[in-house]
Amino acid sequence: MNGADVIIAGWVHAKRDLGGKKFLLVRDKDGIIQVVISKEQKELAEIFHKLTLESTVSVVGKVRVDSRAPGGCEIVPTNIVVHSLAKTPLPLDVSGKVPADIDTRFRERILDLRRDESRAIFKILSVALRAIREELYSMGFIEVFTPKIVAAATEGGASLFPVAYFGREAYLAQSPQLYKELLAGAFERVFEIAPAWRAEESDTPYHLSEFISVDVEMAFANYEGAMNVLERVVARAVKEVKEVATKELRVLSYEPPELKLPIKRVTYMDALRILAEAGEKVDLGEDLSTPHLRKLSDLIEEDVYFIVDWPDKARPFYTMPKNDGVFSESFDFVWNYLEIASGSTRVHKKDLLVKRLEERGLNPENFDFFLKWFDYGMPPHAGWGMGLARLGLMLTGAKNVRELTAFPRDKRRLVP
RNA sequence: GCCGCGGUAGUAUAGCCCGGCCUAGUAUGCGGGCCUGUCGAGCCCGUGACCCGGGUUCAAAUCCCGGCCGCGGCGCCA
Repeated sequence: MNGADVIIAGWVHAKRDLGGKKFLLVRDKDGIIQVVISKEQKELAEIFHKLTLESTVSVVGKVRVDSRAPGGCEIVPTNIVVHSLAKTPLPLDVSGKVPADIDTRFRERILDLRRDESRAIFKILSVALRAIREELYSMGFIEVFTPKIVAAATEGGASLFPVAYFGREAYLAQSPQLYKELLAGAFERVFEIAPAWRAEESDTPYHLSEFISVDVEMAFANYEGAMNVLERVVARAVKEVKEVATKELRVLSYEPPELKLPIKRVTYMDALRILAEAGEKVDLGEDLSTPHLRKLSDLIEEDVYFIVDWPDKARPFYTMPKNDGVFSESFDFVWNYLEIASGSTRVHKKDLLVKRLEERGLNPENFDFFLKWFDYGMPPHAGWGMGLARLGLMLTGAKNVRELTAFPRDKRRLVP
């Protein structure tokens, strides 16, 4: 290595001028290397002088092993090419010496993304994404894509973003739900990793108008099978991140929770009982609020758990009810107090789907594109959907899903 | 949308409670100077800010009212 000819390219991370020696710290995706310019190198000293932080450069030179250099080696340059001179002062300190508010950071997002912590977060997310795909492939799933422009706002619930579609009413898809079910009716095991949109008022660190949803749907399975797949996928993601992204986890001073399979299943009724014993009343059939979940996670002393068998009335029409008529074959996957994924056995009988649509005040005719195929051999099936950024919170220790989103879209942010 | 907290140089903060001693302090950045090895280099000099509008007062960064913006909690949310 010592004496090797190299060309490095990157960003000016820092400059130190000690008079006789000038030190240029150049950062690329893998780290920071020191370039040393001595007094005699007049032309390079001149270039050094006019370089500003975050300018892009290529440095041609030789490697020199030197214990005085950070990391034990440095580059003695023969030439420095300036690709782009950055304006000063920077609107955000990339080196991390001076912190920035989260609002400033998203306004200056590209500079923010050059920070160590930001790069670590996206590296971890990418490692997780690959692990998720590989685990699903290994279980016989194929990756599919469903339409993101959809016809009807007929499902109720979350609000949709309208789009102008050749003079017709159309919307951005809030979920691939119905289409992934249909695809499971052809391919058995499908998954999709794609954006979804919700025009909600939600103003929290866990909601975005545009988010990446990891969706799985599998034929000839019920919610138990879906949970088994989910916990394997999440465990694989955690394992890969711990093994592959050690440097990044160190940058973030974070260790993801250990997952021991099978992950604990707590029924909705048990959750209510546990909360009641702690003096927290929840009416039967109610969804659990964030404060309730915070309390519950403290009480059951598990980082990660499933809440299963939710009241049917708290779940959408395609969810399979239990025979008791009160509960359903459904689950939420929870990390601390945050719902990361949810899923269920789906109804595969057309008459029951029609009945459930009507009970919810929805018009079955609007669902013909979906219901029609239940006349032609729809298999029993189950699946789940997971918020990728929410999983990312668990993997990185970040406090806001925006941290896991390069350019987050929320109620107020439409740029950058 | 509700509740709480906040808005001071490019960035991040101190000052506000208890108005005058603020000609607004500090860090970082930026400009200049010194220094042959720094490692968040150091030292010296300089640069740059009180969100907007109204009010109270002899006097407002500081107190009051309204607005705008932000953060957190909640709500909403297949």
